[in-house]
Amino acid sequence: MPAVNIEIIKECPETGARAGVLHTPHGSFPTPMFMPVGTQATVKTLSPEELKEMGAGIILSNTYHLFLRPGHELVEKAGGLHKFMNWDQGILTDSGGFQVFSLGAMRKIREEGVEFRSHIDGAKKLLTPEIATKVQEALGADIIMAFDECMPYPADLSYAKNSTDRTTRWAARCKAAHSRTDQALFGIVQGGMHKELRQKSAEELVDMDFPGYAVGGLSVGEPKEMMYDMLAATTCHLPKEKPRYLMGVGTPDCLVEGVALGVDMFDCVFPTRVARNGTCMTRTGRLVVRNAEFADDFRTIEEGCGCYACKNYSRAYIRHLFKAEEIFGLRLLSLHNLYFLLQFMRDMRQAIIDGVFPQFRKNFLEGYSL
RNA sequence: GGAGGGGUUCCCGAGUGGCUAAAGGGAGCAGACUGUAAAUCUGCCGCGUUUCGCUUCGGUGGUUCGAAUCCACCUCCCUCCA
Repeated sequence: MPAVNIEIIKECPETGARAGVLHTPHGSFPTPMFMPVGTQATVKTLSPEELKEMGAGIILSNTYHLFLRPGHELVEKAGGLHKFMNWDQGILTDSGGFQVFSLGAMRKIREEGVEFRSHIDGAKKLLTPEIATKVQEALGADIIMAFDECMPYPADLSYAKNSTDRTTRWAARCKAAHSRTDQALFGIVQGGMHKELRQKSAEELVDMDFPGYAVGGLSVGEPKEMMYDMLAATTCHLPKEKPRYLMGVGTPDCLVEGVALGVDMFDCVFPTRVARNGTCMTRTGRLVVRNAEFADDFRTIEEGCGCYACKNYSRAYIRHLFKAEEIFGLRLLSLHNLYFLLQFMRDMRQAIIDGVFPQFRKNFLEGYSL
């Protein structure tokens, strides 16, 4: 039995949605699950206790960032990431593949790996499949990710093919370099917006027999319909008995569709970033609570929400905090947005278990505006 | 009473003859944000029928083809001397 495995409890007969439990060395959590992002070994503004209380069973952290600062050796010396950041539940570390994409001109991709220019001090750094794997072993997350290239959109067929094939070769190198048995290494399907490449990537990774599979390279600027299309063209080639993780997706509409296409795990900076910028998420859409229309709106962010912010504060107060640049405002909205998404996932899971997911999905999408 | 300095678009504050509806900052308003270089970034910010027109720089009058910018008087504020 691999260190991380999923137990499927119920599948939706009409869609690909599934409800389950994912087991890790640091506890189990229900799926589908949304994983809050804590890039630098902290989910910005929130404490582990607060995350636990809202039901986050696993959070994300980042290889590239921790590699640069404070350095994986230091985290290892601290006793590993769990201990270092005082989080005793699941952790997944991203490999740095996304930084290959987001650092743009500050990096150079070669077969060996990727040469980065540190965004902190400009120092030249090398990340290869082997290094990314070793760094992640030192960090000690429960789930670690293969080092991939998250290619830009659009990418023509020839670029996409080269990139995808290289990502597949890198995945094999990550697997060969990975030795810890108490953590699971997930492969990442790429392929750009080309279905045949998605299929090829998925099949080749499945042949390598990873304990879980991620779908990468989506939500990078393409239209949503295209993203759903690519996701569908990917999940259908993944084994049912293993966890599936859609990387970087996090708006409610995308989450329902992702779940409908058989995804078990998601992560996204969206809820926390947008929170710090004054926007809150609700079942019916977004609310830019920093805007003037809420100046004397003494209602709670979202009626019926059980989060700390909604139980105690008004839109007008939170708007005031934002206008006054008080950090408590960032915290309240981060708390709300994450609670909201986590609750949303619980509701979806319950709907799958109750056999009413298709109706749930339809109702939600009808009442939600982008 | 005397000497000097100053009054600029919501605020602070540049600008001393045309390139000025007027720098810059703040405030305000709006938008963006999807494996976090993000408590960030972008746009708007006199009025309108908005690639053009109109009205603004304490007030009035004047010089000039042309004035926020030069001159006169008035007015208000600040500093210093009696």
